[in-house]
Amino acid sequence: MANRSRVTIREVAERVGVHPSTVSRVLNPATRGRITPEIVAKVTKAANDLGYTPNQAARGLRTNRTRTIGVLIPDITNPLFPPIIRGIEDALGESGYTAIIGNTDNLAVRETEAVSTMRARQIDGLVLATARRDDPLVSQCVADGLPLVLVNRTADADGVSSIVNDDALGIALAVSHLKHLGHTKIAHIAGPLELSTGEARQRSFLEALQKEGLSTADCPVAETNAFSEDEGLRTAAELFAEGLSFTAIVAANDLIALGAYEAIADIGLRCPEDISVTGFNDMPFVDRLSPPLTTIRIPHYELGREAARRLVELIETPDSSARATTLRPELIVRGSTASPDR
Amino acid sequence: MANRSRVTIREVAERVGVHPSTVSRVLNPATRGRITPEIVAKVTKAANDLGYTPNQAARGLRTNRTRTIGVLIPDITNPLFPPIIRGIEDALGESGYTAIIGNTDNLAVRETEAVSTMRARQIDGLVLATARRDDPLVSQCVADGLPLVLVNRTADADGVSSIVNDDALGIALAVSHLKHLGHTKIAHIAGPLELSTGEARQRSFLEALQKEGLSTADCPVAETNAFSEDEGLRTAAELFAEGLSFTAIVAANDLIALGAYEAIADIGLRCPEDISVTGFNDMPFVDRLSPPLTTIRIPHYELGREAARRLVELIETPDSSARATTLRPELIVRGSTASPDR
DNA sequence: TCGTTTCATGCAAACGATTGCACAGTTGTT
DNA sequence: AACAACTGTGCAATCGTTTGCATGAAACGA
Repeated sequence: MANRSRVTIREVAERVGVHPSTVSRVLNPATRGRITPEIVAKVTKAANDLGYTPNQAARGLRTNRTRTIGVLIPDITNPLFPPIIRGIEDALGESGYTAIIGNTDNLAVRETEAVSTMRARQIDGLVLATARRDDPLVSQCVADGLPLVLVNRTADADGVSSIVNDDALGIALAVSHLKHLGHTKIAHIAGPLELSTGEARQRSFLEALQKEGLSTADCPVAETNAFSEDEGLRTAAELFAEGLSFTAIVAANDLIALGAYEAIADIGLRCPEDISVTGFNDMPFVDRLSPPLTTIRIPHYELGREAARRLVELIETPDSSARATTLRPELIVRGSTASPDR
Repeated sequence: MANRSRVTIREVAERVGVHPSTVSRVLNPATRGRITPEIVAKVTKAANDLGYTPNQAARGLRTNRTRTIGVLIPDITNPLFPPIIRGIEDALGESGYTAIIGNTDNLAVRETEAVSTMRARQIDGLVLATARRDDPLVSQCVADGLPLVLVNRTADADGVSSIVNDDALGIALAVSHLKHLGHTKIAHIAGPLELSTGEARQRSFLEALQKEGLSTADCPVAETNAFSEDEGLRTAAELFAEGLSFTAIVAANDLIALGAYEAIADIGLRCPEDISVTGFNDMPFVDRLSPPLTTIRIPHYELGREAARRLVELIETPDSSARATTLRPELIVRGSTASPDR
């Protein structure tokens, strides 16, 4: 048992010869003005000398505010999320907050479980990267008045703040790029439609076709059950098996695009010579694939930062209203797209 | 302000008609045996009915144990770490602990900063994935009696528990594999020597050469300043510039190997036809590179799990002794290694 | 049957910080 | 000069749990 006992506010008070409450007021910027400057100086000095740091447990007990927020992530090993987490943690740190991360594996059970252990720890708010479009957890939190921000996903329920990428713009960029290369028969492999990103990207794909004057009849759409490589492979293979004659694939994300790569190789075709592929997210290392993936880069880190900033705002100014913010994505052209053979 | 007020132990007590302390004892498995089974049943039922969850802040205040542990990671966007984090969180969850993650960007300042905010939150222990071989932070924690486990790294100081991969075995596997392919002139691009992994892998490389009967004179060793792609590129380019005639590179990790890929392409050579390359870590997606990377797979997730288990053990049985555990890595042969041209 | 041990539960004091209220001392007003 | 208004600090209660100690009842041995 070494010297783990921390310095308390009482010790600082004794050192200076004032009452603990005075120390508390000095240390709280909001009440500091009420104390004589001379005492403020002495107390701050003593606090520094002794290395005082407030006991967050005691503070949290008294104030019901822990300056801790929960972050729910479907899968931290998916390279999409770490930059978001960094953004969240960096922004939170600046406001004196700390994050607790929870993995859910996209399982509703683990989600509710994680939220309940987080709430036992008296979190002040929640960032969800896991929300489904119609998610009971979201309504629950809203009902309980727990400040909440969705990141990378939106929910159908209103009154919920969210920070998302502009999926419509991203998909439009991809479709327009392919059109300019000369493609007219473009397939879309959509993500799960119960996720807002899956639905929005599919809808945007159809809108983009129209805007570009392409016939939807020539442009098949298939849906996956998950944003995964396996599902991308399975679904792309199905499209090929149906004998459809498209020359490009707009995948709903990079992992699905990777699956498409495999499916293309499996039937003896080449990318981009025979089939062009675009992804979405610009995950790390997709520039090192063969061929390097043409994709849509989204500002992950900024997404996270914004989400955290918004959450802190929601917590500290309780009547700030909910709103959805979208950030601009960017087309990154690499080697997986080319003009179709004729 | 919605119904965020949690149900307290007092309410449960009133519902049943017993004293709060009795409820506390029922809810604590260690003291439950002292209470009449009938009351235990009534209290547990009431607690469930009311949806009671203990207020961790209050508990932490009273017991000085928060069941929260800090985890320091150099960079969460490095794909090496997420699986470790998952392992840590999964194992902690099983014991009722929660993790707080901190990014340090390999900066000593951010490290001490992160540790001090964590200690303000009264963490019960610390998992460090950031330790340098001679790290003041480690000695500090040891001196303060803060339970500590290093993961993926060791420190020179003793009395510190660590869970690491068997670097010597991993490097030996790589060297032996290359030797069997017919390579006799093998270069090593080492990581920073102030990190235990950098030092151990370099030392193991030299040992492995000896074991395989290869001449160290034919096998140059270069050192990087960081485990990064850029440093790999720079250092490999330097080796080439010196006009040395090796046919294979053992990189100290996958990122360095990626840099080596670039350096090889830059001077107009091909991998594996002209130069074979091995990595270390088996990061996600290195199987999708061109060529797919031959590398050493280390059990990231298990590393994390073990670290967390060890830390909980350290916390809960205070006189358990420190020890270093190594887990076995595995050689994954892919396309970046081949027999040398003659 | 009485005294002693054992047992189940209640009592109350912590843990460390915050904060409404009280109180003295100062300043300002007339 | 007397009183009001203010100002700076102290007092003490409080947040929800845990836990050493006290207490009364039951069980036991003689």
